[in-house]
Amino acid sequence: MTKLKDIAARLGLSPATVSRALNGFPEVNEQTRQRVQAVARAMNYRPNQIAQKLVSGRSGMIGMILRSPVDVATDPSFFEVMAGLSSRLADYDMDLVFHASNAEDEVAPYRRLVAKATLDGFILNAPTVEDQRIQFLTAAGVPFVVHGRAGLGVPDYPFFDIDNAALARQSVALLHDLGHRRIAFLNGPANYAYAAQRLSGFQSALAARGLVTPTRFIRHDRLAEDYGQRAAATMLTDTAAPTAFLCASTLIAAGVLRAARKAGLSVPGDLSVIAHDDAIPQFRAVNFEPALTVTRAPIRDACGPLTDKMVRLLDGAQSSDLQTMVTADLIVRQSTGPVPVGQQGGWNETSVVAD
Amino acid sequence: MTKLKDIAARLGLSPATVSRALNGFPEVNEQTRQRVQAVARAMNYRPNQIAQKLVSGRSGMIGMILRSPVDVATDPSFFEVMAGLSSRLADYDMDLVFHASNAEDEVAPYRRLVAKATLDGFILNAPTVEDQRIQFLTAAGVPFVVHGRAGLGVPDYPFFDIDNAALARQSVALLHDLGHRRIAFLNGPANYAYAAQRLSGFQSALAARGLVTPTRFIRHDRLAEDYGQRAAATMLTDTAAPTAFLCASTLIAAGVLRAARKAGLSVPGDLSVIAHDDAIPQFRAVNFEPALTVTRAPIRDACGPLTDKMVRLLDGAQSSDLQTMVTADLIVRQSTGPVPVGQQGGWNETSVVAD
DNA sequence: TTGTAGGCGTTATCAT
DNA sequence: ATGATAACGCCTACAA
Repeated sequence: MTKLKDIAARLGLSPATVSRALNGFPEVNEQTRQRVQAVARAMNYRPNQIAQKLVSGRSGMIGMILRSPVDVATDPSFFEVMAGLSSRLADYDMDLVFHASNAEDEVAPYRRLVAKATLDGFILNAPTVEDQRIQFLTAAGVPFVVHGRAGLGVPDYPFFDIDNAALARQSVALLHDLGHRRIAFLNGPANYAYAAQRLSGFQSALAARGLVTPTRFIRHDRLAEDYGQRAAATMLTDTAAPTAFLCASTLIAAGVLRAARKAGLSVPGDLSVIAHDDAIPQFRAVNFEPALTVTRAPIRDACGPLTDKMVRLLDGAQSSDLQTMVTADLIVRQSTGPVPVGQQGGWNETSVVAD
Repeated sequence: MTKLKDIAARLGLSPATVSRALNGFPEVNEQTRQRVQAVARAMNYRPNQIAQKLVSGRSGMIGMILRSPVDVATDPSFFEVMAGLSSRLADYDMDLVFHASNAEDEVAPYRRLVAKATLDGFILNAPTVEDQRIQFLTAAGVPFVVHGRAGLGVPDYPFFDIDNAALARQSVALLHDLGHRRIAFLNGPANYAYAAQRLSGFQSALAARGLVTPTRFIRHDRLAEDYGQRAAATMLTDTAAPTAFLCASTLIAAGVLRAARKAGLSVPGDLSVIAHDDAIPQFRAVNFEPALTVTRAPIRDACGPLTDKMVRLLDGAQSSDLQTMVTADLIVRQSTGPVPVGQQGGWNETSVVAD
């Protein structure tokens, strides 16, 4: 490994000057800089990151912790995000350190790693409504950026999130405009913040239109095809069955479509289906039969912003300047249509009580 | 952050003594050691890993690179292994650094990271028959351990692998003993070493029994349910259809079972199915209908050995002492049974030629 | 048994 | 514009 000293010796300079030349300090003679750069390239010089880290106090390592088996089953996007983050971080010569924990206590691994003090910060995924990790890291004063956000409002830490409430409202608006009055909601697990946010948006959009959805038509579960199929199959046997399904993911929608098929219902003729689409390559909503109407917000779009926020946070930026919320696109395809004739009636408060 | 110097000052000792006391050097006074440890704990001392790394020349970081999108689609076990490795490495206070690459050139990310010289070594997954990464790292003299192995023989680098050839032989033996003479093989992608190894074992086991399987009944493709279903559906329409399927994964077997169901065939009455099972929690072969006969080798069992090998390799152990091959367990369940009467005939050379 | 001093490779401060 | 020197925190000869 060639080091600064080697280059310096070769050129009859001091290591300090070589360092300055390589790091673009303005005071070095332009000609000197050229020579230094040439030799550095020739000798295939790479700065020793460990040494840089020792002096800078930074490790250049960002941690991401998988809550297994929770995340594996619940968050198929986790690795897509990890992959994107690692690429982006590489642009800053930073590394993504991966840890997995199957501990009961989801904070435990953070506690351990914070104690080691070897990471510059953390990126958190899939926050829950009252996320313990966020509380711990905040208290510990450790930099972190959240993909998503806990609670319903704007928190006081850096985050990148989609507007989950708005997304549910958009979906309800579309279905309502098509005449649907009985809209079921197959949401994600209730403990996740995004699910709470979507539920909030769903409820408020219904309320704004004088609609109501009985609790038996609002479910919370993992984003899986099974869940969609079973829940829909059950609901479709109801005497006042939903005419439309809002699904938390395309996987769930796939299950609903299957249930509809088995029940002999055509989509969108008898039933409308809309889902939120994270645009994960494996499940392409366009290729569904029929092509799925979705609110779309590619999860990989979060990687760049999350990385930038982390870098700026480490550079001392204010949390309040590192908060982004984007809105999902509404993409109308073939799985949504006008409410079937004779099904224009809504659920009423009574049916809620009767529930 | 409290450092050695702080502890030393507090005790009126030198940093050197404190370091020795903490690192278990035999020469320090036991009483001194006690005091040092007590104070260290009291002050919540953690050694600065960066500093340790600078002096030791080791970074304590092991790299693992995802070939996306290849691995995501092709190797569902990748993340299970990553999770296991990170836990094991943590026992050695080492970290797993994750990178993703969608580059054409699978060696490119290794080239980049090797140049940065910030990782101690790499763990490679899913080697291909002539793996470029292995060739590069070998030439570069960078430590690495392979989960699997390239080629058919015993290579000259550290690895942990299951005996893929034996596994295929075991399966053929079981089926043959049950009277099956027409065994189809739904293998993994041909470029992967494990697929080549299993094919080799499959062929040799057939040959040893005077059997032959026409090439149209040997397929190579990704470990997906679709593949299993389509391939089986096609093969089952053949005038001399297979009476048994050997599948490279339980996912493929799931597809075969579905195809059998659609074709009105009962398993194991009309058709036997055996698969190799990596024992990934998501797909539990026991829960199949019928419960699946498998060769079983939990992929997570590789994590401990891979980590140990890496650590020992970095400590200077010989490659030849770091090679492990384990055999899979044969677990006979409900998906295999005697060949149906009237189907005891095998394929012959003629049908191969006719193929 | 403990202390001193030098070094790991880089950056930053202060001279020159 | 460049050089010497110290510092980052730890480890390890070597000295005492």
